[in-house]
Amino acid sequence: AFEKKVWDWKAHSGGQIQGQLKRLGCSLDWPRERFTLDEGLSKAVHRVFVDLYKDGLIYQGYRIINWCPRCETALSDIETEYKDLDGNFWHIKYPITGTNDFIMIATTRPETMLGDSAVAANPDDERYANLIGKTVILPLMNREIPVIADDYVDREFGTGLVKITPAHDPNDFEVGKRHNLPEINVMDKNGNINENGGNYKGLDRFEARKRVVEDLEKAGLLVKIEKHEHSVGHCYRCQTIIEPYLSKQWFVKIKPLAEPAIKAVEEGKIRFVPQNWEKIYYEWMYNIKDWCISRQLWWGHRIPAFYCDDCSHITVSIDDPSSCEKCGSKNIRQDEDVLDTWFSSGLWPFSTLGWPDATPALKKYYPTSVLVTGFDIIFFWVARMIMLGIKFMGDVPFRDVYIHALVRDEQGHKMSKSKGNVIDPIIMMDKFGTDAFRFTLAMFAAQGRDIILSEKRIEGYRSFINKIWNTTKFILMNLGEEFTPEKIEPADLEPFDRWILHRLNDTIRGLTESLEAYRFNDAAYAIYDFWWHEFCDWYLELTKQRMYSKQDSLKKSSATARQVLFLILKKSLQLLHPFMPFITEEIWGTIKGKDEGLIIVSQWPAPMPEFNFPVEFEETALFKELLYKIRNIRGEMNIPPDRKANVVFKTSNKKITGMIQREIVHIQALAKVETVTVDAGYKPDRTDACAVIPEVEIYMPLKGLIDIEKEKERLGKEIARLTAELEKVDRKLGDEKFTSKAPEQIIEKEKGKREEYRDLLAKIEASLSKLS
RNA sequence: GGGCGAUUAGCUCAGCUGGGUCGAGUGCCUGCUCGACACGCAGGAGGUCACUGGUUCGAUUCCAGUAUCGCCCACCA
Repeated sequence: AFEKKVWDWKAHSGGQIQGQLKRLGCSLDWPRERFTLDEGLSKAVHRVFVDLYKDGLIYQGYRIINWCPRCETALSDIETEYKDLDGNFWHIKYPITGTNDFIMIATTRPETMLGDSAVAANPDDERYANLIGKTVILPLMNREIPVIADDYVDREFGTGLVKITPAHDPNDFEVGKRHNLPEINVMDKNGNINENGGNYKGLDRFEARKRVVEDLEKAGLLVKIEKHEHSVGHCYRCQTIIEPYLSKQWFVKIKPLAEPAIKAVEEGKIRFVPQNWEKIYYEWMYNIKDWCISRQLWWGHRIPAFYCDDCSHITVSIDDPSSCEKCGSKNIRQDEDVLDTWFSSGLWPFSTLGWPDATPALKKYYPTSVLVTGFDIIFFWVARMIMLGIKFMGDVPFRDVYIHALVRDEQGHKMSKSKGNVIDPIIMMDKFGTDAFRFTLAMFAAQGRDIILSEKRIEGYRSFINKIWNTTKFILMNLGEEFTPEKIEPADLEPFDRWILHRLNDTIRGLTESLEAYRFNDAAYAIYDFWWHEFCDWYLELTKQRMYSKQDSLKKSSATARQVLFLILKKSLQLLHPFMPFITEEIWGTIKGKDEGLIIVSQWPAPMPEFNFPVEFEETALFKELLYKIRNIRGEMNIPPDRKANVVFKTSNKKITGMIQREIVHIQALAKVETVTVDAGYKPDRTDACAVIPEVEIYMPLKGLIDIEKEKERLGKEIARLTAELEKVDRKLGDEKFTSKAPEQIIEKEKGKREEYRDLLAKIEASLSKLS
């Protein structure tokens, strides 16, 4: 595998593999030449480095890095794992020069005292005010070091005095810079004490710690040892305690790049979805620090900087130089370090399109439309792409940044390889199927919320696949051998055909809008609900009477139903395809026409203007309401299915009457009733079960079958509900503040509700009183 | 220490810019071998929308505070 071309993208793993090999005892002298990088990308990377260097945006400087002495590599902040450890807090006496007095400092890393170059106190701390400017003798090393004053010191913590070791602590490094203190590095890159550590030279850092403590004790300078829990950085690869280590690195001056990148988001050239990530982006960009781009790894893009051994000049160029550009000497060597992987990854939006060449692809696709990514990478990658894109292309690299959810474990923790709390998608897919798993993720993908996966829900959506399969089976079964899809004439459509086509249009519209707004859970739910609870629960059932009928007069209507079923199936499969690619492609393969290709490349459904039927949509809502009421009576009254009941609708509304009479067959079938009558002057019997909706009273004569107590209970429940609602409305309308301040239409709406509730309540109460 | 987010049915979660009886899936109860599907059908129970204030005619929705949980960042001599 090592022989193979190493992609830039794999550079992340470089450090991991390096650490792994080291632990296995492999030689670290792996020939870099064995790894090759994509030439085009290398060219782009060098070009960017050189341009930034010439603009004065790349410089060399020192900083304290987190160093793993075992992997011999620097660790970035995310590669460092902090753990709370029980450590010691050693209190040590430093003699004050020329006196017999001491000051006391406390440290958790006594071995670093070998590199101390000062002791610091807070300038406002009276206890030590008289010491400032004096010197103390650094024990063991017998070096004289100054006592300085610096705000960084916390008076409350420890003894209020801090030893300053600029080469081994980032804060001390800053203090050292402020006070021009020498930076004394006392360790080598393996964590052993070097020649600056006097007698301790050659000792491992922890061995040295032991010896230092012993020697201090012998000298009577160790005052006490306290237990002290503190957080210690560990290498995420090998779990070795990291060592803050002074080193020379290349940096990118970031402010000039960050400013236009902030502006691009402020001006809306780039949009974060969900929007709240913008804030986090700003937060980071405003506080951004210069970017250290040197990495002590083996592979990746080597820094194109060459040091001249003769004149010390640094030659930076796109193509490897053979001599120093200043003195012409051939004694030059390239910087050993490689570039941070994000340096090259940040070029992705344009380097992949052929930049720096002006390729047609670059012209066509830059800027890109959308970047989909996790929030944990906004800073590392997204921000860098924006900065470098603007700098080198003069325009943003993408318009929308969709930040997707993270799947977390049951405790809500982020999954990670090292923690081992990973939910393996392969196992989930084996268990429930890939489509069910994918669909569930979509259903969970509400914006701005992470996902705690629930297997029960995957299981639930797996049932949906079964439903899809059976829907298809039913439709294919009923289409017959000789079926050919035809253009549907709106004039041939029956009311329920119109209703379902209208609903299909709604679904196409809503789902498409949801996708465009990155509301994936809404989109997935739209097709789920349409398919199962409208198409299957209602439309399919409503076609059976027509299709199973032997009557010649229904032949045409039956043929229309088949056309509609087929159309809905096809369009629904397309709508579902992004969420369930496999089953939809499979079914598509069996139903598609000869000239049609795969579903994945088919045209996304668009609303069909000839199929908008608001009238039938309203009618069907009423139809469903009537059926709910009848079924409710049957269910609540425990009327056995073999007991065919009758139903009487009492209404004087002509439209409703017409609708009911037209749909008698369907009411009979779906509500399992024998006779259906509409009678505006119906006088209900005492033993009729009753339900009401606006403008219609529904009666089921039950004769000996009625359980009076049960019916009383049922009506009582309905009365309680309506009474509560009516009270709420009455209270609102009785409130002068509401009637004077609320908008007219809201008041009208409430008044309408009041009338309706009063009417329904009166009718039910009448029925109830008849029972008593 | 700083910042962000969450708290809605037994469980896992929706609920967009304030105004319907707050909805899914699962679980629970009742009844169904009715010619696609029991991974199903029909009906039902179950919510003081964490708590306390505020804004408003009106708050699950907006604001502030409290509590609990989670995430990110920083610090820990």
